Amino acid sequence: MAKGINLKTAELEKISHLDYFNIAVSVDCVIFCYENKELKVLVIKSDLEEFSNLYSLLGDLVRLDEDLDTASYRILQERTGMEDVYLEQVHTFGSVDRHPSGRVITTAYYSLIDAKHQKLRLTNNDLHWHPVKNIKKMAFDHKAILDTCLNRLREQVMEHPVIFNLLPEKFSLRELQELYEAILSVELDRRNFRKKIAIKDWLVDLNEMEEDVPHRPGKLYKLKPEFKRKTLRRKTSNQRPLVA
Amino acid sequence: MAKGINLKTAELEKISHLDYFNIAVSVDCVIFCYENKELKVLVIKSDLEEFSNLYSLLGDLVRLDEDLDTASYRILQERTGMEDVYLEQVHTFGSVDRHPSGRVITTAYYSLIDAKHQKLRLTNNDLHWHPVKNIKKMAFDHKAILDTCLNRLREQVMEHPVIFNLLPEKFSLRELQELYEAILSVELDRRNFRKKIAIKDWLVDLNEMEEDVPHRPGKLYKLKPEFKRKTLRRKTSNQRPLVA
DNA sequence: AATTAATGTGTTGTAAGTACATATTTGTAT
DNA sequence: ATACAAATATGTACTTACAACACATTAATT
Repeated sequence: MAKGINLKTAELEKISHLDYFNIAVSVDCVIFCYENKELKVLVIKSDLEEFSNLYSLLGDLVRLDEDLDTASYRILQERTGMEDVYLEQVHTFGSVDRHPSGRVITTAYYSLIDAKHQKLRLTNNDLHWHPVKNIKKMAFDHKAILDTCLNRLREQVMEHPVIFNLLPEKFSLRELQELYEAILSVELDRRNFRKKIAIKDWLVDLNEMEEDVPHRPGKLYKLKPEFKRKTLRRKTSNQRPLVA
Repeated sequence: MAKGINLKTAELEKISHLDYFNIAVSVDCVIFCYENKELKVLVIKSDLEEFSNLYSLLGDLVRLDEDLDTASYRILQERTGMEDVYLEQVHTFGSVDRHPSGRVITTAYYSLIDAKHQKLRLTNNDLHWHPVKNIKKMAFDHKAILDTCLNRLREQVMEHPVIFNLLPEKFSLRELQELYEAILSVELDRRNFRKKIAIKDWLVDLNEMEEDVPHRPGKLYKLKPEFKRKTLRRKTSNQRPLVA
């Protein structure tokens, strides 16, 4: 930035449009949901010729009067009609040649939403939920963006109570475990899983039972209100002894 | 991005310079070193009037033909004269009003370098190493950027062998422990610390001793070559069972 | 030769992680 | 109504990591 090479404001303005204001800034959202025991991501058909028949993530250019975080919220609201979503910045992708139409850098966000509550704005362009594990190729560098966001989700999912954004208000422990298994692509031991969740102390027992299941119903739980978060607040000062 | 709203390339070009290519893109580097038992960061005096007497991080605008990662390497090389540095992207800061001269978004990187090897390009502008814990205020949003990068460093330091980039090739366990303590701002138990480091199996015993210390010399170690990394390679597929 | 200051290591209790088995409840089919 | 199938619910023993803590050893200094 200008402060780095210590340009005066006047100098900055002189060279601006010539050399620097030629990079477009976009955001791309990796919007996850959980449906039919699968982790899915919201994709849309790319209509650039270069990427015919490939899907891309949802994104848009950032407006001049709009914060980066605000832009990602806008995408999400425009596309899913949901307010109040979980959203977190992951990484910025800035290779020179990542976009065929010109120099565009993009900041990737991931988002977790409850499949039941969203109402997709189904335009044309084949906007739809796609199972994450079936996706091999995407337009642009979007497969790399997806992988990066999925990895971030996996890293956070055991340490932070973010996963509940993918579930309805009330859920059984079986549903929760199946969701973990879908995200992590592992099988978990039911007894140990329940112990681990119990230790976290994230849940409230609702004293209600599942209904309409073709077997013995399980208890229903919900996330304790104090753990509900729209974005993951990373601890600003980390004073707990990480070692010894 | 354009692919999000599915503009055709022609449309994209039509609106580009009018509305979107007015955001400048910069990188800022939080360059850490370890000197006199303190964690320090490389800063330079801001010469924007708004921030007279405040320090800022080292950054620059990203060039049109330069990858984002390349830009941060360039800053680092220009300023420290070092090749081969550890560098990792942390977060992108994109508030509308974060820069007084116009709309500038910046991607923050943190870097770890061995204080002994760098030769500062001491221009004017009071470029110097500043102890991290003494910094209360900086120009722009640079204090927030510094805090974010320090937090990232703290998160990574016990899990990944990155800290060795701050040390000379050969070091004693005492030096290593003091470095951890400086970064984490905690005191560590020597015996437990050594056990924990031993388990990681990151080090080679060089069968050499410290010299010129005013007390019983300790053994010297170095990082096993297979752990030397310029950037932290985040695991792409995480198959280890995170739960149970 | 005595003192000082740091190195180097071991033990014990506690908490968490892992592997594994049995009894219980409900819905369904006969 | 009874038997069966399928999922819930829970406990124990073993192993590994974490935390608190104390003593003998080595080299430099006086």
